[in-house]
Amino acid sequence: MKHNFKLIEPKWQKRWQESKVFEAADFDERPKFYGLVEFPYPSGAGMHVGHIKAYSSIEVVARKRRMQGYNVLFPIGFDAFGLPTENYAIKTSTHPRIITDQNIEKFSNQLKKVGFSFDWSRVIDTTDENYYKWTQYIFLKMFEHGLVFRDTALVNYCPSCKVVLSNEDSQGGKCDICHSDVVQKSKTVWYLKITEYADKLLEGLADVDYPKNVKQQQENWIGKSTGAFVWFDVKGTGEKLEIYTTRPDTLFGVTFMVIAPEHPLIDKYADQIGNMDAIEAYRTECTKKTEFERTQLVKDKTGVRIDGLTAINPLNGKEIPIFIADYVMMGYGTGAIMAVPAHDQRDYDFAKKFGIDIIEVIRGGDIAKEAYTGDGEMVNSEFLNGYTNKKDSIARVIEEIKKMGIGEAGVQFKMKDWAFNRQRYWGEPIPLIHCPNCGVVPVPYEELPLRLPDVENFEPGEDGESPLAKIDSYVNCKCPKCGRDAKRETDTMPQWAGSSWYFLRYIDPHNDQAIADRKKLEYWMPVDWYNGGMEHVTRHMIYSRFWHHFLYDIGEVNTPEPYAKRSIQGLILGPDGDKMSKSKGNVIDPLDIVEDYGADTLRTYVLFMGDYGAAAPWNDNSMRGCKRFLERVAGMTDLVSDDPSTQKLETSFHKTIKKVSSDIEEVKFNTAIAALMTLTNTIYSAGALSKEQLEIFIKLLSPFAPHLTEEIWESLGHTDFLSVSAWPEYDESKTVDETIEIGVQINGKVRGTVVLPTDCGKDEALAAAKADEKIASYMEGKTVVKEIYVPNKIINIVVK
RNA sequence: GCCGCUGUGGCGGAAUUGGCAGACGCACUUGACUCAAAAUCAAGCGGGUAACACCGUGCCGGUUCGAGUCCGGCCAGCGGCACCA
Repeated sequence: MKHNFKLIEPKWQKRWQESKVFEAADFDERPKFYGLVEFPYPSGAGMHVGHIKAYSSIEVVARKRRMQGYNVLFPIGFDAFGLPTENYAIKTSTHPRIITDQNIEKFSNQLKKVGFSFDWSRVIDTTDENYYKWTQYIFLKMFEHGLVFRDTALVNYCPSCKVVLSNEDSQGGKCDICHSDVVQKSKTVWYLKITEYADKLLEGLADVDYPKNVKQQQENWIGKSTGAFVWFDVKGTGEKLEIYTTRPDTLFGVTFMVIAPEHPLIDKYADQIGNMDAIEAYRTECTKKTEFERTQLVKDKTGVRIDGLTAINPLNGKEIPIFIADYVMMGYGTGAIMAVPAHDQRDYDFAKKFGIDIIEVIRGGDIAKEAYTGDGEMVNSEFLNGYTNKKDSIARVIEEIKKMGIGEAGVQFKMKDWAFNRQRYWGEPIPLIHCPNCGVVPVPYEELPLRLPDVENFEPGEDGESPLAKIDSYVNCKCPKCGRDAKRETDTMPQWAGSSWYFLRYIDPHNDQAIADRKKLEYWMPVDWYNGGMEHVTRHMIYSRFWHHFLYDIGEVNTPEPYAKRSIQGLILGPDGDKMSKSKGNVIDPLDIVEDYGADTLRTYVLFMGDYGAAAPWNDNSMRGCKRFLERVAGMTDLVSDDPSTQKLETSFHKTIKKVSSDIEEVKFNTAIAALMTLTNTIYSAGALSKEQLEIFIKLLSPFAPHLTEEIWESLGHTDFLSVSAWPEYDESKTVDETIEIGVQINGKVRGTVVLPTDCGKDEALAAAKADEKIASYMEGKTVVKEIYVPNKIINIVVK
C-alpha cells in the first residue's frame, strides 16, 4: 500500500466524527479514564506546533486507554475571554464576540485536521453565557463564604494595559500580557482569599502525582515559613508594634527596628514625629523606584530614623530606635521587623551604614566582617545562653514569650490574596451590586448569568475605569435587598477565572441546573491525567486547585484535588534553536506540515523529537524521517504472508508490545516510536510477516498515526474501527530470546562476546568464554583471580 | 544569594537503573538502480590505527571485578524564587 495521506486523513476524520466513536458515555460500567489537556486560548494566529505537542501526549494515552477497554473522556474547549481578543476588537472595531466565534471556528477546524480524538459533543467556551453563569455562581458561593473581600492596598498595576494584576500575573515585576514593568499603586480592589487555602494547597501536594519540579515550584510559590509574632511596646504611646520573625531566639540581639515606608504607625503618630518632613520625602522617593531599581540596589540600604518614636525590647526592656526603610515590605509579614544585624545580612548592611550596634548572640562567625546566619552556641541571651541547636532555642523562646504575653508562634506565606478584578470589557461581569444603603450585595443566584452588555467602545477609561462603567443602563440597577437605586460593579473577572473550573463542565456541559450533575461528577472526577506547560504551574494550576478545594469544602465536588497526575511538555524551539517567534521568523505552522506531510507524520514527529519534557529544536529532515517510517509501515501490507518463517518474529513482537505499552505510561513516547521503528527494520530484514503480526503492529502504532493504521486495518478486511479494537497483549515468557549475546571482559575491559543460551549456567558460560580464541589469548600465561558471571548480562574474568 | 534540573558522536537523543556506551532518527560517505537527478534499496558511520593497541559520557578524585549510572569536591548551562524578615 502507498501512504496517500491526502486521501485517507480526511476520510477517517469524517468517519470518526460521523460515528461519534470518541464520545464518552456517562455511567458506563467500563473503568473510566479522564484525560485532560490545557484548553487553548483561541487567538487569531491559529494553532502553534506547541499545541500539537501538548495535546498529542494525552491523545496517545486516551487512544490507548480506549483500546484497553476504558470509558474515556478526552474533551476540548476554548478559554476565550482575555486581552488579545479585546485589543484586536479595539483595533478593528469588531465586537469580541464575533472575533471569538471566528477564532474558535478556525481552531476547531485545525484541531480536526490533526485527527485528535476529542469528544466534540462536549466543547465548552468560557465566554458562552451558559458557561460563565457558573463561573459567576462559584464566585458568589465564595462571596457567600467570606472568601471575597475588598481592600485598599498597594497593588500591581500595568500602566500599559491599564489594568490591575494579581501577584501571579506580575511575576518578576513584569506584566504577564505585555511584559512591561509593573508599578505599585494604591487601589481599592476585590480579592479572593486564596491565602486561607495556602495550607491545603501545600498539603494536597502529598496526594497527587506531579513531577518533582512542579511540586517544588508550587511549594516555593506558596512559600510557607514558620516563626513567631512578637509585640514591641512603642514608648509613650501604648501602641504595640507587631513584627514577624523566623528567628525569635535572636531577640537579645535586636538593636533597632524597621518598618515599611507605608506602615500605618507613621501616620497615626505623625504629630509625635520630629522629622516628618524627611520621612515624607523618603516615602515619596520610594514610590518612584521601580521594581527593577529596588532589586538592583539590594546592597545599598536606605532609610530614615523616626525621631520621637522608640520601641522597647520586651525581653530586656532596652530602648531601641525605629527606622523606615524600603527593604521592609508592607506586603509580607506585618510590614515591620526586629533587626538583628549580627545574624541577618540585610540588617547588618543597614546597621553598618547607620552606625548601629551589632550584638552577637550566636557564636560561630566573624561579625566584624559579615552577618553570621549559621548554627552555633547562643550567647548574650540570658536564659537562652548555651543552646546550640536552633530548633531547641526557638522552642524555648516561644514558650517564654507566650508565658510573658509578648508574642506567639506563627506562620507566614509568600502567596498573597488574589487580586480579582480587571478594568476590562471582555471578561465575566462580577455579579455584585453597590447599594448606598446595604453596602455590597450579591446578584441573586436566579438572576445569573449576569450578561455582558453590548458597548460601542471597548477601551478602558483614563483612570483605569472599566468600559462597562460608561453604560448607564448596566450600571444603574435596584438593590436586590432593599430595592433602592444602586450601582453595579463594573469590573470583570481576570483571564484565569473561567479556566479555574472548566474540567468540571466537560463532565456535564449542557446542564442548566448545576455546575454538573453530582452523580456524573462522582463518576468522572478526578482528572486522571492532565498535561500542560510549565508556565501554568504557579498560575492556572494553583488557582484551579484553590477553587476545587473550595468547592470540595462546600460539598459541590467529591474530591479535594482536581488532578491526580500531571505531566509537562517541553517547548518546541525553532529550527535555529531559539524560541519560536514571529519577529525571528522561525515559526513552524503545524497546518503547513499537515498539508505537506500529513497529520500522522506531524503527530509522530512531535513525540519522536526527544524527551517529551525537554525543549528540542524543530528539524525538517528529522520530521521527514518520520514520514519515511510511515511509508515503510504502509509498505508492510505487501509483505503479508502465511509463510511459517514469520514465526521467527514472535519474540520481537512480544518485546515491542511490552516496550510500547510501558513507554506510553512513562511519558517516553520517543522510545516507544523508536521501538516500532526497530521492529519495522526487523520485519523488512525478514521479508515477510503474518496478517496477525501486521494487525498487532498497526494497533501499537495507531495512537500515534491513527489515519494510516485505520486505513491498513480496513484493507485487511475489517469493518469496525481499529481505534476501539483491543490493545495487544504480550506474553512475558515470549519476550525472551532463546540465545543471548553477552560481553566478555578481562579485568573489566570488554575483549569479546559470546552467544549463550538464555539463563545459561556459570560453568557453561565460562567454558564458552574461554573457548573463544581472542579471550584465550588474553588469558595466556596469566592466573585467574576471580570469575564473575551475571546471567544474561556479563562475564568478567580477573587475571594476574 | 537560595532552590531545582541538565551536561553523552556532526545533530535530536537511547542505555532493562551498577553489566558490550551511542538504540532509533537525522546528517554524512560509498555502492546498486538511472542518460542524469530525486526517490528507493544495500553497506559504513565516536576519536584513533594499515590493522591492533589505546582514548572516549563537563572536570578532579573515590568506591567496585566492573561507573554515563553510586559517593566527595568543582565547572558550565537552563528554569524558578528573590531585600520574604
